[in-house]
Amino acid sequence: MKVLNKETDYAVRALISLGMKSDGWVSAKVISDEQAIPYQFLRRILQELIRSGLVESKEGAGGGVRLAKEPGLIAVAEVIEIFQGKVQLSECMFRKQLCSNRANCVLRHEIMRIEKMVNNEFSQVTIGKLIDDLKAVEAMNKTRQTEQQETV
Amino acid sequence: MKVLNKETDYAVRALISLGMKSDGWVSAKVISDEQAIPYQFLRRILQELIRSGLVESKEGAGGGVRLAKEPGLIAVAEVIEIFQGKVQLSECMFRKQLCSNRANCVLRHEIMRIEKMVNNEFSQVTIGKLIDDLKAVEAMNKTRQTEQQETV
DNA sequence: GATTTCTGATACCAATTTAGTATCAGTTAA
DNA sequence: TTAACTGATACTAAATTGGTATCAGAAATC
Repeated sequence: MKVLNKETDYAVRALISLGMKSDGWVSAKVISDEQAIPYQFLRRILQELIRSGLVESKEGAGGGVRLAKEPGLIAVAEVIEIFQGKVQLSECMFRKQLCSNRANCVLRHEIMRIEKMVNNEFSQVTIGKLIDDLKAVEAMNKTRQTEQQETV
Repeated sequence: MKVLNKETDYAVRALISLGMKSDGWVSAKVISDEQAIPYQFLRRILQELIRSGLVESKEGAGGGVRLAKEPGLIAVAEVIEIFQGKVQLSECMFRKQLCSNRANCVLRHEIMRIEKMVNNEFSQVTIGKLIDDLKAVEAMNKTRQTEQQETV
């Protein structure tokens, strides 16, 4: 059971890349290199993020993309929704008329609960938070390296 | 983002059907009719459930399938795992060497947390629990009907 | 103004997955 | 012996996934 597909995964990584550069426009090429994301695929993903308003762009030489909101205001839940739609269980239970059979609706009930939980969690994980985590990890690694050098 | 696929969905429904019949062997045909699941598809699903040990079968006329465990001991998490594998995020983060890029691992960290939560929840939803819920709903509907008849 | 560097839009593609069908062999009860 | 079953497995169409390619147009720069 795969939770995130490549589009969402790459999108989040691209957003992290953008969030870590506070200055100016960043080209798809740069992000593609940085995050090892296939260029054309990334292009399409960025265009989607632009259409969704998470990112803004500038055409032409020297142009590129940048975040349209503060990293702390971009939740992973939004990204998932853009590329994979709202979290939902077996679709037969949502669309169309409610399932003819009641056992189904019982399952539906339980899973809607879990679904909300998941959504809630992913709403609290923002690009900003991920960047903070990332910086914390990097700082820790640096300290560790320094300590090792000192003991050598 | 679809959480459960048809196989899992049908499997759970079939298990509910079986759990509600305490007596003897039930044929795939009966379950198929009861739950409106395509017969041949259900057959394959049942065979998988048998191989996985959740269900046992008896061949020949008068044969069929039945639960191999108490409904309360069959968690939806098991069923998901059989048909969709373990809950996991973007696979690149699990298999192969840990991702070259660190931002990735940060996302991975957050999502493993959510992943565990989801697994935990689905482990607590058993076929027995679903059947109890179902019976409660049915009882409530019956009471409501009686009340309406009384006021007529 | 030509060239280079960029995005916008969109069409295409192969591989995989999903959901479902079909068939044949073998078992058992009546 | 025949009807009602499961076991095993092969097949298929359609959708999805992950990725590629192309062409047009915008802006900075030479």
